[in-house]
Amino acid sequence: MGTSGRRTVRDLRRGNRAMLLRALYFGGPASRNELSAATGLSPATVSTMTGDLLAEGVIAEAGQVDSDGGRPRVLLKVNPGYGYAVGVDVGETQVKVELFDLEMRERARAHYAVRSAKHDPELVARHILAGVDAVIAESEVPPERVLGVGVGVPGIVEPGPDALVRAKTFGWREVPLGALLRAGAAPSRPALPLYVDNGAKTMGQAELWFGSGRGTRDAIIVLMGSGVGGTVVTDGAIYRGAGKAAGEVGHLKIVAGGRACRCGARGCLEAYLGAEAILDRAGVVADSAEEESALARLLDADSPVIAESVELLGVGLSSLVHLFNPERIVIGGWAGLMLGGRLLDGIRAATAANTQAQPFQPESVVLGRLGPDAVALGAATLVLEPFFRGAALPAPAIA
Amino acid sequence: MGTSGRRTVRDLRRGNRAMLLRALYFGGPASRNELSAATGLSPATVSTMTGDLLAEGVIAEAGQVDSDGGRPRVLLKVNPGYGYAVGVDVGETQVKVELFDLEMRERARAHYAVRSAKHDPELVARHILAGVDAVIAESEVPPERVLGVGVGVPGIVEPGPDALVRAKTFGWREVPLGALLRAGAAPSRPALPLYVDNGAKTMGQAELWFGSGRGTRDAIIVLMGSGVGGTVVTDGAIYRGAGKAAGEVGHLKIVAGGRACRCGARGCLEAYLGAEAILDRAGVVADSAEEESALARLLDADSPVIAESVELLGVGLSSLVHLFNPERIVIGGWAGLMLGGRLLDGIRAATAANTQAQPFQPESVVLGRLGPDAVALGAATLVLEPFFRGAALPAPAIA
DNA sequence: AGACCATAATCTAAGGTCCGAAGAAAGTCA
DNA sequence: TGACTTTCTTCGGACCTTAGATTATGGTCT
Repeated sequence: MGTSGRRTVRDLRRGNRAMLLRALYFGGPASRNELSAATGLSPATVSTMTGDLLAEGVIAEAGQVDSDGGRPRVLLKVNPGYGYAVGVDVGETQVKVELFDLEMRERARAHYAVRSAKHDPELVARHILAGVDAVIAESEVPPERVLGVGVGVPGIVEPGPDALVRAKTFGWREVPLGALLRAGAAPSRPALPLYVDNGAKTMGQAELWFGSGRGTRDAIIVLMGSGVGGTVVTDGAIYRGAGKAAGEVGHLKIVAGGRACRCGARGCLEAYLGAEAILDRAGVVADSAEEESALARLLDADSPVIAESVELLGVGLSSLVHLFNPERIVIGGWAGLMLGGRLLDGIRAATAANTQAQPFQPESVVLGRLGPDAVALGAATLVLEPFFRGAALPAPAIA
Repeated sequence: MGTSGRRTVRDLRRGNRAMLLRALYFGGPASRNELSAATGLSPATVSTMTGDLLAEGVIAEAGQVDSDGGRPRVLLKVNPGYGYAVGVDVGETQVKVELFDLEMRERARAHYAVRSAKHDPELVARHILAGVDAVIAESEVPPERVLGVGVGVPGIVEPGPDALVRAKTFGWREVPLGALLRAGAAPSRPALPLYVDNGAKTMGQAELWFGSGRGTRDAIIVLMGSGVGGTVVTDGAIYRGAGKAAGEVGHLKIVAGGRACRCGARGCLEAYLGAEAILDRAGVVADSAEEESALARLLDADSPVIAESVELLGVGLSSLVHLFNPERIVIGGWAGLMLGGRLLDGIRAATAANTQAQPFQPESVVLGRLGPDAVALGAATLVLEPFFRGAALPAPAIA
């Protein structure tokens, strides 16, 4: 029995204000009247609140709509220039730093190649810091308008100001990325709030906000690339669990005592279904640069390994359905899109075969709409989330 | 992005009042001052609020505690006689109806034997209705003080006023238990709010409130009896998902393409780990009345099937850890307690072997504290939940 | 015993929030 | 031009929580 209690009457205001902001952000431009209907707040409250928000520059007018025989509605929208967010994708071959406005239009980018298998944490931190400076400079955005920096990395991220990262693929055992960034930051720029999370989670959040997950409150986003990751959404937000390590879809077990996974355990989804694992099971040798074409060939060849993969994915999804009963399951990541693009019906059928009819609708399994580049976009949304939740932005300021 | 927004200033009051009530209920007797500290509300607010609650009879004084050199504190507690809840356990062999006060002390009970394999829905409904009348009469509780009736049944329960129940063990395909109860209710008694849920969920809620799950906000309760059920707790409340069918731990898959489960799929946890499945795997034939002693013999004999079961349970728990990252895992149900009572360390080790060290603490796996009889108790807590959440009790009144 | 102190609970005034109702604004239509 | 329609704003009222002062209720010291 929990549900932390709001306290004072000002929290009420904050919450309602955030609700209004969300309605405006996700519900497109809207008039005050429409906002009143959408939020359940009285027109009077909406009026005063939008007055404040306009004065602060958070929202702006967005034209008029004349209705037959009445005062025309003034449309409002979130002011895209009110704030900016930087998203960082720390990938296998590149560190991508991108700056977005509130409407998530990209305003600048800076990419840095990283020599494979040489992911020196300090080098990565330097790339990030340089990239942040570069995109702010290139976009000519006033630095004080930058609301924060979100970083998507592989592996598990331990919450806290140090943002300890464990990423086996990089050989990172306990890299304090937060501390590294703080240490390397130029003291000239104002400190920026920093958010670090698993790249699959940031990508999942991107699909949730702007992709195929849009509008759902309970969803699961499964991301298959070289490995398998995922995001579990409950009640409209990423579910993180007690120690912020929940949602590790890739390590759901599907075969007790099965294939060894790089995590050390056996029978994980990732030991069967990442591109790497699929190719390995098919006996194909391919280094990471060739994975994509090799997987495509396997698909063209109608390999029995592919059919088996579809079956196994169905088993995994069935577990997820029984545990989470989501409204929607989104399959993304480059390998997921490749597989799902051709075999979505098979995946749906395999899931249904392992699931009781009651909670499962085959059509609830859909493909992602955003490409693999959405990691940085999603990382940037981490910055925006507290903004739209009504927090007064007290992140562990760093960078 | 969700988080439904409270609206007016009165919701604030309701929420704070519920928070105070929870602090008092779960935090034992406490003085106004202590409540102020526990809830974060000012002493003034606590004072006026407790004044109201005392006047309404919801809470009562519970003695004094004199502190050194000051005015003694007056202790307050929830008034156990303010309201009563009826809990019903629709089991394989019996329909148990029990009446509890707010402190969950049993005040009366009425049990009805059901001839095995003959679970006529209408008969069950008649037993429930008769039982409700009987316990109210026997306990001599004023009928208007009864806050509602909670029913725990096997299978999946579809929410809504009809409370459609699908229970394969009973051969129930779409039994509208809610409608049956409404139809059969004597018009003399005032209509009681009705809550129907899966028996494993009600038992899980009992463990959460009064057993080994107490105090946690993210927990998983796995219940092994003849079959396997469970409850997932997130944020202090049972997680139910989009269609209220989440948390079906028994149908988590652990072996792709494995043993057939009675649900129709293959490789479910329940196909390996319920008492029925364990005995079947060991080649033991036992009808449901003999299951308990047969399983005990298997344990005594140190059967390899038991060792294998521990291993498989570890695989299942590992999936749950990676997906939910719970603070605690409670193992309950009669078979679970029997297995875990002797082999808890083995279960912990098996889970750890399949789980990355990071999110998992072996000690977080514990045994349930409540016996198998807790289904009715848990069902009764369903009635109390809205009370402690601050709802104005608008349940689908029935029964 | 009586004065003084310490802690608990209550009272009062003030600052906020939302809502309903009435009024102002900005058009259309005849 | 005037009536009508629809959108938005303003104002007074009902509530809520808080801070600070006040009252209640005991112990302790001389």
